Amino acid sequence: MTIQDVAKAAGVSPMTVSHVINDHPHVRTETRERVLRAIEELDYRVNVAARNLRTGRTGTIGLAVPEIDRPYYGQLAAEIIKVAAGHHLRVAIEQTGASREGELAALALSRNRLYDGLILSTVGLGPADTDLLRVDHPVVILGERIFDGPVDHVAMPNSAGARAATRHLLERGCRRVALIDGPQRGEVDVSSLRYDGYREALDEAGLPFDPALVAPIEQLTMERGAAAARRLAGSGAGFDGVFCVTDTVALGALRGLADSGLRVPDDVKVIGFDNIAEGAYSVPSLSSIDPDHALMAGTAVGFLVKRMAEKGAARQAPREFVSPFSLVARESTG
Amino acid sequence: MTIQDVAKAAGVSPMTVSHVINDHPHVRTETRERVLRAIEELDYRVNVAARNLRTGRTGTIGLAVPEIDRPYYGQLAAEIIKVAAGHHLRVAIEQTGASREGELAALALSRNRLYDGLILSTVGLGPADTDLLRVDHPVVILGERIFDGPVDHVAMPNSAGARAATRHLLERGCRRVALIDGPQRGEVDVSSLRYDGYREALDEAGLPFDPALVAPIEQLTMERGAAAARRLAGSGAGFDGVFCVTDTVALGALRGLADSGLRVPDDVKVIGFDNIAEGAYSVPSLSSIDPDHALMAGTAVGFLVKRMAEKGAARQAPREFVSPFSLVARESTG
DNA sequence: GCCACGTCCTGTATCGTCACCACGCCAGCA
DNA sequence: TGCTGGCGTGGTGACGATACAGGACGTGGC
Repeated sequence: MTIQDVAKAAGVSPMTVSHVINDHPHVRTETRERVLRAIEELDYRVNVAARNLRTGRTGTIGLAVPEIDRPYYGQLAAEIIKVAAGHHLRVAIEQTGASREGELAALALSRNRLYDGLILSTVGLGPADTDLLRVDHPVVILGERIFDGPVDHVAMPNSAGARAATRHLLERGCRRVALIDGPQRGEVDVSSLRYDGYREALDEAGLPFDPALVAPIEQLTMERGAAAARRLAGSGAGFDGVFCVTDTVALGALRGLADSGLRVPDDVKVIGFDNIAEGAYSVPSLSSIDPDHALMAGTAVGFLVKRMAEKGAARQAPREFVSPFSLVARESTG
Repeated sequence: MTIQDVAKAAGVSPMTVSHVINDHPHVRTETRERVLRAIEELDYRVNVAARNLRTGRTGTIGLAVPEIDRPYYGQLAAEIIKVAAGHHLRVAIEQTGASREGELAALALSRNRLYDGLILSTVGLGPADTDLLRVDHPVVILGERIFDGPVDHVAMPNSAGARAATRHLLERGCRRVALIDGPQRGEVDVSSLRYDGYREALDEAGLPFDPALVAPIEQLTMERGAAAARRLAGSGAGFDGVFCVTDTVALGALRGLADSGLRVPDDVKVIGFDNIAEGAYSVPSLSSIDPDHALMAGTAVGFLVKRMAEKGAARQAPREFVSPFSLVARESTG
């Protein structure tokens, strides 16, 4: 069942069938209809592989994220799939497991021309890997670990957001604000940047920084968030507010504080970062920093699409986009 | 940079390069190394499109789910991607938006030989669409809307699980158990089957069924779950337990009950279905029915892989698998 | 010396599509 | 009448890989 068969059945040349399929002009209405009828009758389907080979494009972009079952990435993926569909692009998802190797593997697949482009959410790759990104196919970095890299970059307002979050806790009357921070693996990862924002807000308010109020965790999961909160509560450090590096961690922290018999917001106020959907429905509901997810997804796909349209030579300079954000105050800082 | 260039550089035929790439035997170690060196030097990458065309396989399976940002589907996708990777398969995700059209679109893409197979989570397609599934390429249905269809099917233990959940509430002392139920669109969708289980458990316990205790919702979201719980609380129907059709709905319901000033589990006990990760960390933590997600994902991919290996003629009869389950009791039914 | 067999490698023929260019036709115009 | 130019259509030839058949060579048995 090839284009040839259709051509024969319709009494035209394969090229005419191709034109009909691809909505090219220069086909008489009558001919077009005859072709469409033949396609219908034979139940013909284009062979995407053959088309890919011929055109050099696959119509699919890759999206590499640490784990698709983390709410933030799920919500990100949903947005990106939606936006990509508007550009007639499909999205294949790779899970990198938050590891450098996983991220490199995704890059390799993209290099194999399996994808027309790649949106890579970096966690493991660092500035040292900048050269690995010097590739000749479209890549957009979504995340924070690489600045001034050779590729387009869509970033969160990490420091500014963290600063606003911490400031919000201070404005609500907190004086001893703890931080549940993620793994710091360089100078420009999420955790480090949000840590910076936290420090800045303290400085701004003229409050001292107390290392005993920082609880680092190795993974940005609810489980670790809960454990960190219990650790803080048990340490006797004394705190009346917590800024959590992500909402997922914050939801875990709410649980950990409940386990420790602390009431939110009466005893301790809590704020997160990302404004994932779940935060609006937790008990108490979670205050958070809300970057513009739709805008970020749209920008990332937009960058990629522009790159894909570029003719080899006329390469633009790498673009960078930092999302605006707002603060959503809910019960946890009430 | 084609296989020909590599062949020329290594002084062998393209076929020998192909053999090396694909780990075929009958290549002398020395030759193999020469080829590998040439590949390295030229930075050669196979062109996946060409390979796909020639072999007729793409190495990618499709996973069509309503929305990837719903925790259940995120966690499902994560499992499936992991299992598929073990079979050297990539996974492309389609969002069907829980609509019939979306599901048909995913089927169409699969028909275009874009995917080697498709795992389709049906919500919109019903028994009436059985014929549309009578396709000649591998499809596995994940979900409940089509029984006795012409394709493999991996299902949840819907009725049995719902019955166990309801019975659990009764055993904990509830006498007026409400149900927050999803949209019923036929006889074999998730909502209907779980509704059946709820009714069975009531009958078993000799308790009357009270329609005033059933709160139907149109979408299985936290938002709708919260609204339904508030509706129930405000209706004056009087209830001391709620079985929610999914955990996502149950998490919303916890929120709604809190809004209505009802305490869980003291005033009302709550149980969900799916055992999503978030349920372990909510306050209070959520009791749930726990199907074996990993087993379901493994089985679905396994079915698909077997189908993909089948030679056209020797088609096996459709298989069906219903996951076992266990009940996880947490604070919400404490 | 001859044949059979296994190993290692090669030549050729597609896979199904679309880009490119050519061509026939007709209207409009000088 | 002959020329131009746009429209509708077709012929040819890659795109880059692999399937298949088979050849060259070396080894061992008789």
